[in-house]
Amino acid sequence: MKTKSAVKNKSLIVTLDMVAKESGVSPSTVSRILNGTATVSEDKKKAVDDAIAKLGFIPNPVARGLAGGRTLSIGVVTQALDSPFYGAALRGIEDELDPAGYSPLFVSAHWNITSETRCIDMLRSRRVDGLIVLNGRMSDASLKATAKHLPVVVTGRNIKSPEIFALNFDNFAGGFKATQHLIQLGHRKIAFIAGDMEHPDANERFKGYKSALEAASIPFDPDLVVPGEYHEVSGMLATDRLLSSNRQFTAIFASNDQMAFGAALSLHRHSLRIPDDVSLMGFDDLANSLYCIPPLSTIQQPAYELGRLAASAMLQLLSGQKPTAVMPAPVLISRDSTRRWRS
Amino acid sequence: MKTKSAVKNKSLIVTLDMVAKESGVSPSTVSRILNGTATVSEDKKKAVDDAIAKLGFIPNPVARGLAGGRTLSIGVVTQALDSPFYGAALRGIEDELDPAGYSPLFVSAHWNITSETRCIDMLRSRRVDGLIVLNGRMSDASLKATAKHLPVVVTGRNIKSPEIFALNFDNFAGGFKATQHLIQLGHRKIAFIAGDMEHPDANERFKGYKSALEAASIPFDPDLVVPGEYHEVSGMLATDRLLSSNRQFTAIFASNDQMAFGAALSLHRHSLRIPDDVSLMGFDDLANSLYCIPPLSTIQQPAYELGRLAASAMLQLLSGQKPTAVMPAPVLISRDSTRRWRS
DNA sequence: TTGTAGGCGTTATCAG
DNA sequence: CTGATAACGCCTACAA
Repeated sequence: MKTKSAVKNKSLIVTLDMVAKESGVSPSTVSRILNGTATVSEDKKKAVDDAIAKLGFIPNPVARGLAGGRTLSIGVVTQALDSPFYGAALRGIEDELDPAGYSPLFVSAHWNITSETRCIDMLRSRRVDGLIVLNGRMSDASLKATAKHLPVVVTGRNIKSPEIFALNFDNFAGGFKATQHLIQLGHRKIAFIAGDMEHPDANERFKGYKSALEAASIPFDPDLVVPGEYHEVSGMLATDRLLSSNRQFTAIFASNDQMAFGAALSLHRHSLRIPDDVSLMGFDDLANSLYCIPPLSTIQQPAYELGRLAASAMLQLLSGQKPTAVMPAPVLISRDSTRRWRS
Repeated sequence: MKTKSAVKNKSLIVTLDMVAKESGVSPSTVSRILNGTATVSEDKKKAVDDAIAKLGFIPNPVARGLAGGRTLSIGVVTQALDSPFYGAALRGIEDELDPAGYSPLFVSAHWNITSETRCIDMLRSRRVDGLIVLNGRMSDASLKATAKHLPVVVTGRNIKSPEIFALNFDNFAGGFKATQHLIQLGHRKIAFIAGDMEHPDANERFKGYKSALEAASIPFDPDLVVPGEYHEVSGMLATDRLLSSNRQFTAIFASNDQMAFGAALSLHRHSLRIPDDVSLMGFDDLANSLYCIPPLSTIQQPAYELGRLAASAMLQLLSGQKPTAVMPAPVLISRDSTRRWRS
């Protein structure tokens, strides 16, 4: 009875020591084979592999982590788990990491710098092998400091540092293209719903907007710019404000799709038709943008791809290579929410 | 120089031993205070607390995990990270776990039973303290087997087992209410876009639909039922099929919001107006459903709440209590996509 | 190429 | 109530 219970309890926890015994070698040899730390004779290797298969041994990542080795886990700091944009990015990360045997540890910082610091501390205490920070808010300096200890990949910031790999999307070009598209359709009065200008991406998109205006010799009108916060409600409110300001405009460029959705609702509530009365342009090309009515014209920023690239860069960093990943250029996606303006 | 470097390297890794030295007690005592494992004299406790604060000590979860204790992490098996529904649930889990000091370990199984098994193995190898399975596909039997080893909370399945806590949403009632709403508006020809009938939730919603029809003495017409897969495209395709089948209908009940979005696009493409020509009803009440045009009438299934409840149930399980969480009843959300049918 | 010994930071089991 | 002492499962010098 005692034996049976012992067997039962242990049956699911096969240790490296057991593999060593089974195959008649020392634990270190097993470890070496597992990690490829040193060359091992073919016959021993085979014996060990057989034992591993027979016993169904799975290395314990926890013990590995403690022993100073790797935990095979990558910390991922995101801002919100339930954001259509980040969600896709996280999936990309997961898909890329999985075949390599790494698992992501997701934490969300909610655009809060304090919480972001806490998250990173937590991840480090859990001994992650690397850190991916998606559009973090924390200072370059502290990021560089943590990069001294473990490989770091960041997105959405221009940071020049040998230890940090930065993956950047050309938000300026995206903002430019979006605005240019509207201009080419004959629009001259183009409202802009901004994001939080503190954040580089929002700022760049705004610059792109202004630059396209300038390139077309259209005077910039500050009254046509309203602040938003990258989510639906703020886009709706911003549009309400625009509408009640008596400013004339024939098109709205919302600097992300979520705000564009909000803007669409506001226009709908005011009995304004898209694109007949107002053209609407978004930014990001979320999965949903294809399914809103009318389907949204937007700038494609491939979130899933972003995740994959960030993760693969991390994998390269981990294996001592220099990552070469680079984000694809912004692509204009013209759907039904924008159309030619006949004055 | 050597000293300085040593200090620098170690400065970020304060161990329990260091705390013990600093406060003049044994490591065991520090551990006891940390975990509340035994009563400790007030003065020692204070000394230790001070030392912890002074040194900025953070327990190492990895070491804890190895030492046979808990890892303070909860495995969460989801089906897709980037799903509007699950995304919200994950956030709920995170929000609930965080204050308790636990961190979630998210993995997605992509509705695949093999991958789900792999995920669970992986989580167990990482020594999670508990497991939350959101709408898993794996058999009740294997779930019960893993529940022998660690606390398990599941959603979306009716499982009677003392070791597993199941959190269920009343999909039948939801399906019933949605259909009833349409009937009360005067609709008699109500099309139904189904989910994968293999899954209990989809099946229950379908039963609710049929039951409401029956309650109103409306004959069930199998030709008005088209299969879908709970995502936008499938909703669009299903509606296309419906439209080309020449079957008359005045309303569509899509058994989740994502399919409703797809249905809306299909209707739009066919120049059919919502709700003037066709009323459209969804299910779930995703964040986006408020922002589509027209805002979608739907059944509210609080995903965020679901996550919080699942996590709090897990916390209770972990502390030896019997969870009492129960999902709120389905609520009908009537917005602009449904309206009275005047024949 | 291989084995032995020690340690990673914490908790658990003993004595006292 | 408190302190040694031994694990936990693995990795990495070091030695052979």
